Amino acid sequence: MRTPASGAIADDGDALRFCSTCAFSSACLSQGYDKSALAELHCLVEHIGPFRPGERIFAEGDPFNAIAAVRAGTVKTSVVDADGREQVHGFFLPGEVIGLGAIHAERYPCNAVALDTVMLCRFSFPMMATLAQRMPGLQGQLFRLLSQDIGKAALMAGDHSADERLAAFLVSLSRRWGERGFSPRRFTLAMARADIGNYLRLASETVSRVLRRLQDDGILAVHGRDVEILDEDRLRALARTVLRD
Amino acid sequence: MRTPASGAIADDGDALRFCSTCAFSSACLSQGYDKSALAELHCLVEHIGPFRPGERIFAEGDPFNAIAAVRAGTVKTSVVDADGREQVHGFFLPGEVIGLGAIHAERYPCNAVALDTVMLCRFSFPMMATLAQRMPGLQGQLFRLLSQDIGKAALMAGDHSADERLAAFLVSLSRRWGERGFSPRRFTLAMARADIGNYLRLASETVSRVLRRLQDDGILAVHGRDVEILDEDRLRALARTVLRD
DNA sequence: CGAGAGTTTGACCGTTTTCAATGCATGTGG
DNA sequence: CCACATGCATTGAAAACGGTCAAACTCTCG
Repeated sequence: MRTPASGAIADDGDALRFCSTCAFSSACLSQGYDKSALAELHCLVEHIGPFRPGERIFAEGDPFNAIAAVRAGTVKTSVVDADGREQVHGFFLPGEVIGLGAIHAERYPCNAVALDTVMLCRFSFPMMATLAQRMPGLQGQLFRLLSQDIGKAALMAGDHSADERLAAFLVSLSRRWGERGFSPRRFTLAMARADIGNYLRLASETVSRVLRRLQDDGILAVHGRDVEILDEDRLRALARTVLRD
Repeated sequence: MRTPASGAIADDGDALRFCSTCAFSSACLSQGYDKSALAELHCLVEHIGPFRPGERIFAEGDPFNAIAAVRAGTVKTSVVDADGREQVHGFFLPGEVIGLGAIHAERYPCNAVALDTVMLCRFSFPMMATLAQRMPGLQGQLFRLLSQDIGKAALMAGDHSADERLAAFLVSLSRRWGERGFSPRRFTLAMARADIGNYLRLASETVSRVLRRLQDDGILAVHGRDVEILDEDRLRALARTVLRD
């Protein structure tokens, strides 16, 4: 991370590689800002973790003070409804930001748990907002991140068949892993079938069945949680109505 | 609007009454700011409309330059998928803000149409962001608005029965009209059954049937688009799992 | 090797959709 | 003023998709 004034980040081996794919990269790595502002941004980053699989990162109702970028691993966010049923809101890969929904009420609106071993970059939000007053680029980046999340939530809200939603889910994961330098062809699902189903509003049995069908059709190869995309075109074709591109 | 420097707003008869229920009220009406900043905020507000029922306000893909608060009427936002099917994203009542999802890509991600006669307060977003650099309260208000919209989208994304979703929809409208000084008991739906169904992922026929059932149970009185809530407790009970409160 | 969680598969069932027809306003032109 | 068209809402009957229940299977981990 380009010799920041603070040593807190420089001593991290893969900092630069991670940071270049992080949602804050343009803010953190920007060349254009005055040195002192950039140093301040780096100062308010705190590396936390590792969180173990199943470990809670924050809980619904916790007072909000920070957003965090996922550094490694996968985070699941969810809420629990009046009847005690879980409702999965999303999965966050390295470089993606959690906690943005908490700004409004100054409380986290959902639970966040680590699905595997998770590392985070924690940013104090009040400090970040103050800094954004002096860094127009940082303010813009925050506006964009928030705006982007509005659209993300709307994506899976649509009315589509089980096949279409699951295909869209896999295409989305494939792209996101690909953008981060991992293979978009082969990846491992960090979450259980039940979590996927819950997120997509399907029974876990339906997830199994659709996965089987896609495998029988030669579109996927599935071994437990390892997925290989064999026919990207047909998978995209299925996902088309959901992802709209 | 408290004798602003610009005459553009002062000449509007119900400005104060509207503004006090608008999402920007704390920013527009705030006492604490220095006068010049407040005057500048008022300068970048532009009153537009009226839009006629069915008239388009912005279209998906249009270059983004402004967000807008609904001043009067109801706005529907929607996208059209690859197969040409409409997908309703939301309905916006007076005081609510449209266009927030456009910041990210600098293009509107959806279509917005007037459902009845609509008036808007248009805010140039670039100018607003610049002003927010000097007005921490305005920056915070924008962050909160954006953050709030993330949660809104997640609400209707859940997996619930037709009765629960429709009940939640009605409770939500009731609250929102109530917060704006209208009756939370009786109100008129600005949108067609097909739009409600599309928004809730139900066939319009199902909307009719559920409405009928709620009426037969003495929970509602429905006459075309006029709705009267007869048993708020039971309606809320139905909506409980969706709205989680 | 056994325990237990997670996954897969099958059979059946129920809610919601689809298709189709009818009803009900509103508006227009003859 | 009436006949008719049009758009929206309602209602009924049948079909489908996905859910639920139950059992077998697989994998990992102590």
